[in-house]
Amino acid sequence: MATMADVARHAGVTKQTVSNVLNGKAVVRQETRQKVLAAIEELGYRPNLIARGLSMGKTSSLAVLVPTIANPFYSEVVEEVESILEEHQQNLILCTTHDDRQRAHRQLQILVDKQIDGILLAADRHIEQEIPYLVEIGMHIPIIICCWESKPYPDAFSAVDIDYHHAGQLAGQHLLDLGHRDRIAIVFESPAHQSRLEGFRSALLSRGIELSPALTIATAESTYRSGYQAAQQLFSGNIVPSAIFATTDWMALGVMDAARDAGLRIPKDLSLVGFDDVEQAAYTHPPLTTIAIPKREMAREMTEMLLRRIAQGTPQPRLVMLLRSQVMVRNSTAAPCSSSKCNRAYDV
Amino acid sequence: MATMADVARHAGVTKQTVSNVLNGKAVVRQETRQKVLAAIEELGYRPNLIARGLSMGKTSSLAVLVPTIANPFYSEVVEEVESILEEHQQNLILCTTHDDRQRAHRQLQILVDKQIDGILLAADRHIEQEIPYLVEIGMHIPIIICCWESKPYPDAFSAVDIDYHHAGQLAGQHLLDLGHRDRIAIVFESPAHQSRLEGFRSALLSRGIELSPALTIATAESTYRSGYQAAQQLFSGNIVPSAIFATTDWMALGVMDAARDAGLRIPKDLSLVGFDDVEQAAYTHPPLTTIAIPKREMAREMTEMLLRRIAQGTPQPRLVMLLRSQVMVRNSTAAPCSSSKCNRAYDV
DNA sequence: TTGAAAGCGCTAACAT
DNA sequence: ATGTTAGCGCTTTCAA
Repeated sequence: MATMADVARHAGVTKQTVSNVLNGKAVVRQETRQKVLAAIEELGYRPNLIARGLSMGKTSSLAVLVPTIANPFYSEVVEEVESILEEHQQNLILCTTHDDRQRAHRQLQILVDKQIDGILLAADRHIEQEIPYLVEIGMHIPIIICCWESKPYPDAFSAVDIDYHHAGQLAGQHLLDLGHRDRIAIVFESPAHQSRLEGFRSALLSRGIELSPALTIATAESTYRSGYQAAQQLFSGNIVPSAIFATTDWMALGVMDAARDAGLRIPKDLSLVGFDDVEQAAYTHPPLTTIAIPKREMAREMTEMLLRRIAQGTPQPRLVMLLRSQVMVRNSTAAPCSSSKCNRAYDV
Repeated sequence: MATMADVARHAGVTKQTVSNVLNGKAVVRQETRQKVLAAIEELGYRPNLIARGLSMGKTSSLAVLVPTIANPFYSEVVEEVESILEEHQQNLILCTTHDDRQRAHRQLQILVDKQIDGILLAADRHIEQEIPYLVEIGMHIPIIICCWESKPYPDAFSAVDIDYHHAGQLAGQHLLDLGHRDRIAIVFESPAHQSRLEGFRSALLSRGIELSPALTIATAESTYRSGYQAAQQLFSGNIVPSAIFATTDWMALGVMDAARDAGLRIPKDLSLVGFDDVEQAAYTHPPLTTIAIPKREMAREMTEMLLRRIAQGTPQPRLVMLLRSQVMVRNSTAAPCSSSKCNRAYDV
């Protein structure tokens, strides 16, 4: 591999001159420039970015930490981030934390040691415990957080995030608009989806409706199975819900199948709202009404914010950007029917 | 940020001694080691990995190039790779090519300039055009390829790959075992899934059965929609298939819905085999029989092979490892029924 | 406009 | 067992 010194020798100039034509900072005479360019071409010279990085204190590498990319939500976010960085000739170092606090810590440490230019961090279940360390890191290198739904929003970092509370409200509002009232249920992962729950609850409250505790089912995970089981629990209770808000699409799919297995027709007997708008939500039977969250927009905004901060160099004031979701109305929601019309014993 | 020199001064030794206690190569007296360790602790010293990399010619960063991670297949592969690298304290630089030749070229170039230690490359639609460049890179830094299904398997690289031909055979064999014969159809993306097609075809041929051209549908993409449309085409033809092999699960899902919309019951009227074993394949109605490909195993093997090569340093002989898939038998396949028993006009 | 020297923070090779 | 010297390949002063 030819080095800059090789090129310089070959062109009969010094390293500095080569550096100048490469970076275009200083002015170089046409003639010299040509000589240098020719030498570069001839030797197939390519700059060593590590050396440049050491010298400049910049690596052109950013990192993103996410719980996992097996979940399509995060993989889309990461994909978007990578694409934007590609345009800016920056590289993306991917770290998956798997909700493992120590793993995240190790990763952060290495990233810092590697002189990474900036960090994008999606919250995971245990990341709060790393806040002190993150703050420390943040003093030297820019960090932007996202997907932070847990209770006290950290005030130390800039963020681009989903307005989860608002998203939950949307789900509630949609159901109310359809005419659902006192038999509205929610299936949510606790404590992860606290804000969605609260938003949902507040929407109902604004119309004077209180979520019945019997219709409020907390689950430990957000899986098809937990959705299925939660729905079974709901269907075997005293009050059969007229509508269910599941705080992830996967849980909604579980609810949907549980409903079918219980002989309930969607949306006739039961309205169902999901959350995420995963790809397959459009292909369920019936297609799932769900809350579409602007993940790609979030990814873009956070990446650009980070890039801006890195470019400016000086520590920037904290900035928080909250993004609003929207309801994807499909066919899993409808007006509740009066009990006479909807008794499934008579209506097949 | 404290440097090694700071630590040395603080401990009253030289940089070299600090380096020695850090890397454990040379022997250091207990007493000195303690002093150094104390200084490190006190100053909160962390080694600058960029400097180390420049000096050693190693960066502890590997790259993976995949077409996209929006597709769960690749995101799982990447996730697995990242986890293994994490254990080895190496970082993963993620590059998505989006089947864009120039983008892939740019990315490779930067990776080389960044002195990356090794490259994992999943084939995309246009990557063949980059083979010459890849070969050039391969002379300096180890490359392992995977997911290479297109016709001439490149003989320049080591590889860990799916045996696509065998996988296709499995699908054919399964259908034959159930008793399907002359009304077997295939829906495949062309030219991407050439090997799956050939394997499928060869399995049938081994029993003297030829795939009817009318039942061989090529699609341009592997989407739900293209699966749906291909199935419609099939159902409107002269010969109604007794079984369909769709070369991706997503296409199979499209086929499944098309079948339902055409009034065909699965598996009674139509057997359906998918390919990939994506998560939701287990949750369709009926659950989808599909070919499960060992993606995580592939990811592990290729990553470890790459790590081994990097560790050994010397150029290694070419190695190709082909992995076998297996049939996930679920409920979308069954024996074909005789026309009398299965005429759906009589059997509801 | 170009050259010379110093330095980024580390490791490697040799000397002590 | 520890210190000294010399790089790794680039950028950043500062001279010429």
